[in-house]
Amino acid sequence: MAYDKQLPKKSDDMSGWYNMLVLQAELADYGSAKGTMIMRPYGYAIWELLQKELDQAFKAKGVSNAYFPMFIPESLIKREVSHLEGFAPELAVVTIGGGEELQEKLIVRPTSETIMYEAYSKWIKSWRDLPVMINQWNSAVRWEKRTYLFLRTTEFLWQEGHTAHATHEEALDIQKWAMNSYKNLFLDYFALPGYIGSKSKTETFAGADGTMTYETLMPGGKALQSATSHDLGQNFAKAFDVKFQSKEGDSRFVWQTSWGLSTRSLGGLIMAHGDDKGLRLPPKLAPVQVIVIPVKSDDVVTEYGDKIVYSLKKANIRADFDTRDGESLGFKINKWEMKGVPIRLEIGQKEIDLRSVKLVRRDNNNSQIVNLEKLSAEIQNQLEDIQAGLLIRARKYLEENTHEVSSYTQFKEAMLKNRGFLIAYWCGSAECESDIKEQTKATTRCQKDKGDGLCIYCGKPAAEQWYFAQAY
RNA sequence: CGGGGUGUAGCGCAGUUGGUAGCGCGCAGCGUUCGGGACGCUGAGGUCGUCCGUUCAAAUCGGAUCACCCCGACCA
Repeated sequence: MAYDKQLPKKSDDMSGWYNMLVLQAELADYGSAKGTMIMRPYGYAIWELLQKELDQAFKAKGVSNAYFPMFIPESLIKREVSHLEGFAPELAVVTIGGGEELQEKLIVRPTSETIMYEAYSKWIKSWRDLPVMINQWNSAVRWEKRTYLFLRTTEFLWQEGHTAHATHEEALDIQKWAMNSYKNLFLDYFALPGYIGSKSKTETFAGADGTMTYETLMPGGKALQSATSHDLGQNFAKAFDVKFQSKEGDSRFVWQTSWGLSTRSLGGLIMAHGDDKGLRLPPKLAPVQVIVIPVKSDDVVTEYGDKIVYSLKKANIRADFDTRDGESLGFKINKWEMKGVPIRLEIGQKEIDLRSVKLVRRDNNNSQIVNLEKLSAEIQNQLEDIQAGLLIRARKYLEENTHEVSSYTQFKEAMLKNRGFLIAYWCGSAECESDIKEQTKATTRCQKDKGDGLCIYCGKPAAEQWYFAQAY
């Protein structure tokens, strides 16, 4: 294993820190094709933990999993015009199959609305068929010009949920429910607070009437769009002829939603909680919650460690024992600190004599001697405390870096300095929005409140407050 | 797509006026160590990104090409 290089300091060189950390902590590696990413077992295990949680929430709501093909005939994706226009620049297109030029090009899905709703139109006949609520765990491909491990890769993993309903109200409920599921996941598992609200027209998903977003704040003061939930209205229903016969007997288009969360969220997790020593994983998403490290490798210590790991696993704690030889204590400690394991237990002769372990927390480096009898219970407590502490810290950061501004001068200054989220009135015009973006790199992230004020840019009356930030 | 950079061992790099490839880390074996990135000895590992050219001779000079990384514009 290559832990030979010192990580750059997070505060000195965020992107150097981030890239090296992802590689050295063995979360991911670069794929052979440009912009692609290999998720290594340690990184994938985090994804699996979050996946399990989200999947349960979906199923509890009555959403079923299914799988749709990755190839979309070109004619299909062309049916919804604004959808096509939004995605056209970043499509991967297959033109040759089996050595022959294809009659019709195939698009590698950038998202699955079109291929799914073509099927929905066949399946949905009656109001009795509704709602249809299907999710899929898959990958999608978007040919981004500039990629970044986890945050923006050519192919990324995600889930995409797609529902069809008899009424708009029902669809809107699901759109909100999905966003709420993401919120719960981010708060309880990621320990990442964020702002939820509607996107502006220019930031709305291509083909949707409305988009809700979960916006988190990364170190360096940039916002990360972490999950989205769309109100598709009847746009796709009309393009794909998804109709049902109502109780009253007339023919109606369905109302649809789609919502997704991608591996990008892991990028946010890494960046938000990590420190100069490496990752700091929230316990609920840590593949290894407790690492047992022998101070010295001999048979007595090994036997002692095995017993401890066994008892922790029985208590449903994800524990592991680092018995790899040839690595000194200090090396092992640094390794597991970098991998972000929330708690480490050091064991040696001292601990064996006292039937105890030395417990050290990754988040604050506090250590204590804990008796074996109390170990599982103590660890459970500490894990909960670490989980809660990370959330508190992240919330504090979010709050301290969210400011209401009342003049454009203030706005520009803030964007040059600490960035973060700025709350400001905006009149809603796309011109103001794009001017602001051009001048400050900040975009509208989501709507905050209704109110009465003046547009931060043009000074005309504005009825809404918005969150602005520079985005990843 | 614009700007910058880099291609030599798994990783990071050195290689002078051209003379046939080296260092550190990592890796393998053995031994000594072991309470915050240990040490010794031995060893494995390379068509120097690719192609064309100049030359008695090219990692080194010239040309072309490909790939990747970073920074912008675009974006989950």
